[in-house]
Amino acid sequence: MRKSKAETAETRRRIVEIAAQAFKSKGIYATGVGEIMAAAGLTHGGFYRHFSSKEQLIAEACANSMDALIESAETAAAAGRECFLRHLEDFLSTEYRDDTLGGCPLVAMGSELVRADAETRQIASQGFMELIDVIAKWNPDDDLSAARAEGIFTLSSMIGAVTMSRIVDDSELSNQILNVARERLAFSPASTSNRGSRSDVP
Amino acid sequence: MRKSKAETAETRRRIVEIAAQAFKSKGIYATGVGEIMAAAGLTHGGFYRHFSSKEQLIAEACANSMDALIESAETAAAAGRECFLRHLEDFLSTEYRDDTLGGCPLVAMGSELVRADAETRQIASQGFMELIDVIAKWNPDDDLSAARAEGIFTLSSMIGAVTMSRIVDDSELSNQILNVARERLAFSPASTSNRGSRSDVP
DNA sequence: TGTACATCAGTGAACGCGCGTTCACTGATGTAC
DNA sequence: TGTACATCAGTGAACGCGCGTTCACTGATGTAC
Repeated sequence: MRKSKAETAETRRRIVEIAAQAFKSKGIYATGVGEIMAAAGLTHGGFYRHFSSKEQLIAEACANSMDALIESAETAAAAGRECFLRHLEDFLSTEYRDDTLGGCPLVAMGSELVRADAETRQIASQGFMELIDVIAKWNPDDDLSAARAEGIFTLSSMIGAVTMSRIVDDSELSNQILNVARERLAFSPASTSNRGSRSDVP
Repeated sequence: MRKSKAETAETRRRIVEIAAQAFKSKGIYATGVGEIMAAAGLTHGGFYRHFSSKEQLIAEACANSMDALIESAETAAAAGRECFLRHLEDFLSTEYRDDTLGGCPLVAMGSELVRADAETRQIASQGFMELIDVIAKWNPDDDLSAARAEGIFTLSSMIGAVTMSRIVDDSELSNQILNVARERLAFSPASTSNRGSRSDVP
């Protein structure tokens, strides 16, 4: 039943992608290796032909999600400033909040990543930095380190807002958490800084 | 071996407190009922004299942590404005980041709370709102709903910042995440709003 | 290009293990008279 | 206040279960000649 090299690579890729979705929607701990393999149309025994351990899959799944996130940010960035700002705003939409399969692993598995192994945390950290660089590129500030600091605040605030909007069981409060973050982080085309007051009137 | 009512109540209280610490430091899923009972100096069998399920303990442990958090915030608030602002700043300190046993359950178990049962989420939500009210009380803004919106942003940003500072494996970046949040959220005694620019000079 | 053999992707049974939960039992506490 | 009995906190063995991981096996793919 040996498969061709191309098929093997494709299978491996599919396992990682399915795992990335499952870890984000159900949690890392709560998702079993057998469950992932079944979702990929395979039996659990074959898992170790592709990965040395569940830990390795966690690391690769995290990398997969981070890469997708970074790529979509870069695509939006390439389409121009306004498009990029709208992309950032989408991160704080109800659709994004409710899409538990997709999206940012830092949100979906945040507190589990804190306790993940060194490799996974390294991948998460690097992805975080890369996202910050993409955001910082669009900051009008000439000072790169200041722009990066701004990006750090923007991204970590967004992560906190989406996480809290998912925890909270009152849908009105949940929406408000997102709305308030969107206002405060000031994605209006005129400015990327968070200098704005409550209304958009200067 | 029956214990007196007072001893029973004290044992129950101790189990909840130990569970609160363990869930925050190791994660909910990764902490077993037997482990908690052993840490309380008991055997696992007696657990169900106090709780109907692990789920119930999770809910109570979450409530315990939230109550402690709210109480300490209220105590600081009662000691005056400057004391309260310093208390908020402490939330973004390296000591707080490294204290995984104590602190805020919304940070320590954020992504696990998203998938917790209805009762636990309700407790987390209510605690979040109560914290916001404590923060909003010190906002100079006369408009209560605006002050509350400010509090929502402040708290969810802090939660995101501390979570990310714990995930990141580069200690310099970790510190910067906290420092940037502290600057942006402007805890200087002169102002609680996030109107401040990068430096403290107006 | 054709043949012979090594490789290895995938299967499914099996492994030890720790989980949450149950239960018969013990004996001190609480209560009814 | 003293006695007799019911209650129940805590023990430790046992339950079924699903987990991550291993392994002998199958048979198509890859490779060496």
